[in-house]
Amino acid sequence: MSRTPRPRRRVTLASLAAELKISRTTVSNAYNRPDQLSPELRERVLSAAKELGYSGPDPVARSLRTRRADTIGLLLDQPLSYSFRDPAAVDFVAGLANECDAAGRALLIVPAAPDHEPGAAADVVNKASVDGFVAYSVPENDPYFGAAMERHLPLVVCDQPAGIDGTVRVGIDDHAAMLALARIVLDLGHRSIGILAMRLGDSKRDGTTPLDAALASRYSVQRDRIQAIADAAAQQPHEVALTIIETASHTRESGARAAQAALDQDPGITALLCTTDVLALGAMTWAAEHGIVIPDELSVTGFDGTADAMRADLTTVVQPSEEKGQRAGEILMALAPSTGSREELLATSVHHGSTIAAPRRR
Amino acid sequence: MSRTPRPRRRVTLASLAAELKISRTTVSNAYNRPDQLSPELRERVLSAAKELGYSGPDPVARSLRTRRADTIGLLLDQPLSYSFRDPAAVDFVAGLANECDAAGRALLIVPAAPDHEPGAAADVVNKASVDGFVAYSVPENDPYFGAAMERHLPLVVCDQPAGIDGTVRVGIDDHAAMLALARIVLDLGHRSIGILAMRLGDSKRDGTTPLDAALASRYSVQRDRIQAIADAAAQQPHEVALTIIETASHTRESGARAAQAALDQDPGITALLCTTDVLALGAMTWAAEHGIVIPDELSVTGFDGTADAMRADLTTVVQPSEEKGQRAGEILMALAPSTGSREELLATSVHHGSTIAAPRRR
DNA sequence: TTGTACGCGTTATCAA
DNA sequence: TTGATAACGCGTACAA
Repeated sequence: MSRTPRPRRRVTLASLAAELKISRTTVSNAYNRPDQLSPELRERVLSAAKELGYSGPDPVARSLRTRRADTIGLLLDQPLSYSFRDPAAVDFVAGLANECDAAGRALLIVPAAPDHEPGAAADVVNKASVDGFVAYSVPENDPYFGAAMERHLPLVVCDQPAGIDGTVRVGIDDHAAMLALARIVLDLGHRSIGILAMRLGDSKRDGTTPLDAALASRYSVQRDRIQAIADAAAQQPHEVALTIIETASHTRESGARAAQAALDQDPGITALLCTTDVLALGAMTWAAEHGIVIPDELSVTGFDGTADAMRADLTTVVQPSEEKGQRAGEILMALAPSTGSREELLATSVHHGSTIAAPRRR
Repeated sequence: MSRTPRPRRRVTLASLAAELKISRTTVSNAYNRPDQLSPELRERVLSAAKELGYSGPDPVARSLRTRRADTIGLLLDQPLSYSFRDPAAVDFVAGLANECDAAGRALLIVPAAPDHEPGAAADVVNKASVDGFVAYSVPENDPYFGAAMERHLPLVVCDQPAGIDGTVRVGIDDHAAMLALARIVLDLGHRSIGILAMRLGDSKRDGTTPLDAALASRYSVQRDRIQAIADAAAQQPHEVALTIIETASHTRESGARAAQAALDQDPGITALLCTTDVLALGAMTWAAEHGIVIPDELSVTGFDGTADAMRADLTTVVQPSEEKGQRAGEILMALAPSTGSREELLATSVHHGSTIAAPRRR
């Protein structure tokens, strides 16, 4: 396999046309409107192009002229190496990418510097050559998101933030979904509950968080899920003690540590309701390592319905992550620049796994 | 949260300059060279920009002028939803994306249509506004890869294809790694081996593949690994029977089916050497469902060292997938357009898990 | 079927 | 410290 020889000088539409002694229009047409010139001429153009190492109209120049990049930008809350720890995020990106594939659009992942300086976020967002943005689960007041808003391009939000003027949101009813699950658990008779949640605050920290602080989080998804648990608890005929543990990072390991922290805080806890499957699986690992039998001695639930969770037969909320990505893409590509606000909620279900049971009698 | 009012007409550097009765250069400098104008004037420019909804120089026009997109393109063999079934691929992309983040570059995922028409591959590659490409594990003669070569941009290959003129390749020594693992297994005394491999042929098919066909595959990574097993087998003092099962898709489910197929083909098989962890985990699931005890009744090995595999304590080759992505990014960004060919092989190791043992006596 | 002329929005260069 | 001018490479009316 050998490469076409690298051109000495840059070959352009114009230089190619000059070489062939035809006009630039004709060369352009050879690529963009095959029906506008004779097949023979077109063939001559294409073969000369190959000869000279010209691989077609420059995409940047074309984009400038046509005002479209055929590319959509993806905004993430964190660097990809963190986001991808979460299978639900991976599924979302896969769904979105597939939709892009189908429409012949490329997907641009906007870099998210771990520690964003003030202007850096806007900078990197403004540098993205895209026709629109999808923001995946970013917190309220996120600087990247703010910068994307300022670009006045079509914008679709997945999950968070909700209620933003002039954007379309794709998501689920987090509150209703978690409410249903929490009721199932509480109705079994649990009175001391541990809640394991993802990051809630502005700074990264691990440990106990008061309920009111959790309900003031910028992460509305986490907030809604915790609110749902609180609501379900309030509806019980008896008091229910809630211990919330926040985890800065979102891994099984931090789930395990959070489980430990929860039971340190309140040894009477008989059920751990986790806001994600990853944390729940970590809690299960922790329990196994400490000889705690699930569900006999401890109930555990998750949220997401990832493949790993289903394999572990975790009792959890199943949400269509890949479909969310797909819908976000579909909507974005059908969107006029200034559409009114809209919300599209997809269906969820509860997977009745084998990780919950009535609390053991004392 | 409310959006800045959408501008009636498109605001540009020029229109903003006109509005302020200053030159375009000055506006440009306000963004790109803050030291080239007085702080007061700069402030005046920036606030007028905000007022009018101008979010800074158009990225496409800037790219045209500066001849750089600050974006690198990622070429995959398959649509993302397939690629992402493989945790090793996810890790690779995460590593690459992180490197891009650090360098302030965006990552463009080039769409790979499931069924590529003749010209579609070239089309989509030519439309990508990027400064260079990373190709991840694409087969020899892949049309997308060919099109990327024709663009004469910096190009880094991960894993496959090897030996391409004028490109840098990042990978591992697949043959050596698998040879080491295969010897360990064979030295335990196994004489009937099943090999579970990913796609080998041009068309998607499941089932038995003769050794010589496997060794003619366009997928050099699979080829090398299988060759290593064959070599290890040839070095044994006794005959070793090899049964190769090819799987079109790369999932645990197909791994399970392949395991079944292997033992249907040769019920005497006592060890399954899989070319990936995903297939090995599928084989383990299959064994569990059929009451076959691992490793007592069946030995199983994988390749990759994914998190799932490590959790299952699978005996496997561990390779640094995320680091491969990182190195690919580093090399690409330090690359001159026409560098000579080069190869960089990263280290691997064998994880001695609990899934192999000597074959059971008959 | 082909060619001409203009504009897309920016940055580099040089002059003031 | 600011401004004028010329590219960057292409798409597309419109005229021929």
